[in-house]
Amino acid sequence: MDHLEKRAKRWSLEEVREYLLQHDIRISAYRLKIFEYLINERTHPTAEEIYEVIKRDLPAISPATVYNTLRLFLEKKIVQLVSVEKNEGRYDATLSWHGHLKCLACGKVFDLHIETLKLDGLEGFEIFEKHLNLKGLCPECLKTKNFKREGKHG
Amino acid sequence: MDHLEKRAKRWSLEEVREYLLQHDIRISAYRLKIFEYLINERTHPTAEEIYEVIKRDLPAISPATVYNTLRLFLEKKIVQLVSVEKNEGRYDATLSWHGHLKCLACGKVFDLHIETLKLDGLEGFEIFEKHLNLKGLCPECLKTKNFKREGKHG
DNA sequence: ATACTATATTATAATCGTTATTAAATTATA
DNA sequence: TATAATTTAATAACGATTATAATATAGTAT
Ligand SMILES: [Mn+2]
Ligand SMILES: [Mn+2]
Ligand SMILES: [Zn+2]
Ligand SMILES: [Zn+2]
Repeated sequence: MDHLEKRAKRWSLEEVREYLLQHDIRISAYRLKIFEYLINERTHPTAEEIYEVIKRDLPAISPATVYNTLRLFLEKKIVQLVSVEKNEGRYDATLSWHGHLKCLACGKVFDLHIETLKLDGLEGFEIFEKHLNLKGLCPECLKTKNFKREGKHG
Repeated sequence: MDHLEKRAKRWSLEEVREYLLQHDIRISAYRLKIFEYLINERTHPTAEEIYEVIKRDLPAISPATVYNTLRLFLEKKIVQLVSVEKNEGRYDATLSWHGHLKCLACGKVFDLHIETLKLDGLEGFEIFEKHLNLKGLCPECLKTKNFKREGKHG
């Protein structure tokens, strides 16, 4: 929940470098940039969005590098894949247990603090990953685009 | 949770026909078969799996029909899309609120009864969909394929 | 039943996000 | 250096799904 604060402390490039090395990831300019973006912005970007952002500073980057890097980060378990929509992968450097809500109007993905979750019938199972994904409308969009409130879930 | 019982009552073709008509869906042999399969088997099949199963009885069916039909069922809200893995869509005619666990060894998708879920910070949001997806190993696979138990989550 | 209309189905091409391939560039090591 | 290992970029390939367009089927009116 520390990481879910709106104002988490920014990581310096040096801290990112240390973190990557600690996780057995060799350093490159792209890797530093990509992880620094994920950890400091925390907007759950898609690979495409990351590509566009990094390209501003390092125009020679290719989409393949973004995909390669994200796959590496997933393997090394320093990012998690968030897929609220089946067709779009989003990446999150926040690893603590939390849920996600995607606003169907603006596309933003919000972090959710999960107070309690109790499940039945998991005796004998081994759990590796848990994902809680909601779809809805954010307060901003509900106001400005005045959608009607009519969903069922609380 | 009625629907999560291992032995839910089977729907007759006549009941399926009624249900489709009630939901503004015109009847066809394929639609009856596909929904009957989803509601009576409840194995969360992929489109591909549905195609293979229906083909046994109706060999002329095309994959496009399965996709068309599933898309229609989603629009009419008589099935829900389950996507534990980002790249594979699975379909579920059980609409009551429950979670899913995919066994990474055998691929089976299990229903989970959710006892309680409390979320923070949803004031002002409008929620349309909630999905809880776990990945892990089922008791069967833990036994027969003797994986080591080492996951962190409870 | 016939004609007419609307819908369902099929085959196929197209799309989209991602992965695989491979050669060139970069970095690490001897 | 030389040499080996890794990273990157361009491109092709892939798998799931959607779009297109032609044909088949079903519904309705005469
Ligand atoms: Mn997050
Ligand atoms: Mn289910
Ligand atoms: Zn919004
Ligand atoms: Zn299993």
